[in-house]
Amino acid sequence: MKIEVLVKDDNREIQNSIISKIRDLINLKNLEPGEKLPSERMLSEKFEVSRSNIREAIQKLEFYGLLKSIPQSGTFVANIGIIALNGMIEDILRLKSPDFKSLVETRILLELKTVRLAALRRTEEDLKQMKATLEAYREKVRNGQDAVQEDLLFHLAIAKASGNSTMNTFMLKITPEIITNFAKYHVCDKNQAVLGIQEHTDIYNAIRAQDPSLAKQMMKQHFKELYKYCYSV
Amino acid sequence: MKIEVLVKDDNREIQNSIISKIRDLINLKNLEPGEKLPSERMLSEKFEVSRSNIREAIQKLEFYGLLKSIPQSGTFVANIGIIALNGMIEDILRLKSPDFKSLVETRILLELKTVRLAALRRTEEDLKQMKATLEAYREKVRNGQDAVQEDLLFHLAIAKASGNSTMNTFMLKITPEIITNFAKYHVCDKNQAVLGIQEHTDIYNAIRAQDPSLAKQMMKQHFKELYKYCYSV
DNA sequence: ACATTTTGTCTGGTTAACCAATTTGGACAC
DNA sequence: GTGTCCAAATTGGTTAACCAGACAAAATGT
Repeated sequence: MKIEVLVKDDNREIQNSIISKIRDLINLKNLEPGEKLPSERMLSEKFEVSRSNIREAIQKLEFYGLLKSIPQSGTFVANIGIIALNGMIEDILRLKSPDFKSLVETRILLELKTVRLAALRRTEEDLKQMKATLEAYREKVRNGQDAVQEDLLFHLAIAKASGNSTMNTFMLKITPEIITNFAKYHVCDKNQAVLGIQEHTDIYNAIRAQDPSLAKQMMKQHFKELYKYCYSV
Repeated sequence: MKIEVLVKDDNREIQNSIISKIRDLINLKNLEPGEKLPSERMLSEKFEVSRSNIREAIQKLEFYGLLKSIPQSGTFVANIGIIALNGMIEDILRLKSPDFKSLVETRILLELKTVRLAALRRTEEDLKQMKATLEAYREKVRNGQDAVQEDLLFHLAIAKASGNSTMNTFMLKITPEIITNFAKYHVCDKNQAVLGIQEHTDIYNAIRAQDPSLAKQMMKQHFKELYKYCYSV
């Protein structure tokens, strides 16, 4: 356990120092947006680190949309201006890894929106998939089995039906961490599971009936316990 | 331009096929959560692709919390259960790249929340940073210069002050794409910039006064035009 | 029989060499 | 002077070989 953390932190430190150096380089050389960064080889030599490390750092900055790597051509600075670039890199360097509370808080926010959008935009195909996950959930609970996974898949189906790919991506990103933490802190119990069947069904029916505000209300009800838990920690 | 798209699609296709194969492998071998995946070398040999491709695919699944690579040990299946795993991989494979509308929609949702949280939780340090970005914005607009970057940095400062690292990460992720698209579609003009000074100041004051609902209201006002634009496309 | 050390075989991480595609710069024909 | 074309240099991507650390089983000493 200790080792894992150490290694991660090490990587993070190296990466962050490389990112800082890249930022300094851009500032020093006054690289305008769209201009080409020195080649990966050049950078690895200049910073005295391996090219893999350079690539990792570039990939991270590419993830946040600050750089753009094009094969057989070079790595380019995004077209967002030098000031925004500096500000964002600063933020990225200082970014903390998310805590449980922030995850739950964000999940609730996202889901109250996706359920509303799903009610407005769901297709017949979406309904079919949601119904399938709902049935799977019901079956598991009826047999007294743990149904956290099915619960989760139902919520992901809603995110998909919302038709908003950004929110869908975000939900996919935070869901496993939520699950893991739920299991760790024993948030769910049997009572909630049985109660969950009715709540899920209510949400599903509201989405099918294309009633966004009812859907949102049902989701809010569904989150009632979680909400209290989140704000009591 | 054409080449860039092609390359990206190629990579995506290879990656997705590898992810599918990994999923099949997990299902076929009935790998329980926490169990070890075959080594990267083994996988690259079995699937007849390079180890780099395997690593990329693993990194993607690691990003979504489905796998966990530990140095000098192996790659492990996350502890979320086989059903959730299959469902999530399915979703990841079918995930579309986000469109502009979904970005704006998500941004508005996030910011209406972060501004509220910022009003509740902001520290003096947060206020200082927000004031700095606000001044920079005001100065640029006063000189008739383009101030999109400063605008953005003010909003990022709010996200930071919200104290929610998950939302902060998400804001960082979507902001550059928003900016790029704004520039492309010429969403902002001079009038909005001048109007923006007052609106930003109002938001800042509400956060300083720790008035969450006023802060949210001011942000809503700030997004009025954007909102209309978003839902008219 | 037990505890300790050794040793052999994993792992993911790192590196350097190689590849195909692209860009570039100048030689050369007009 | 101008346009065209080809070879050389440069690019990010790919590969294969190597590394230090982790782990487990076997060997060894008590």
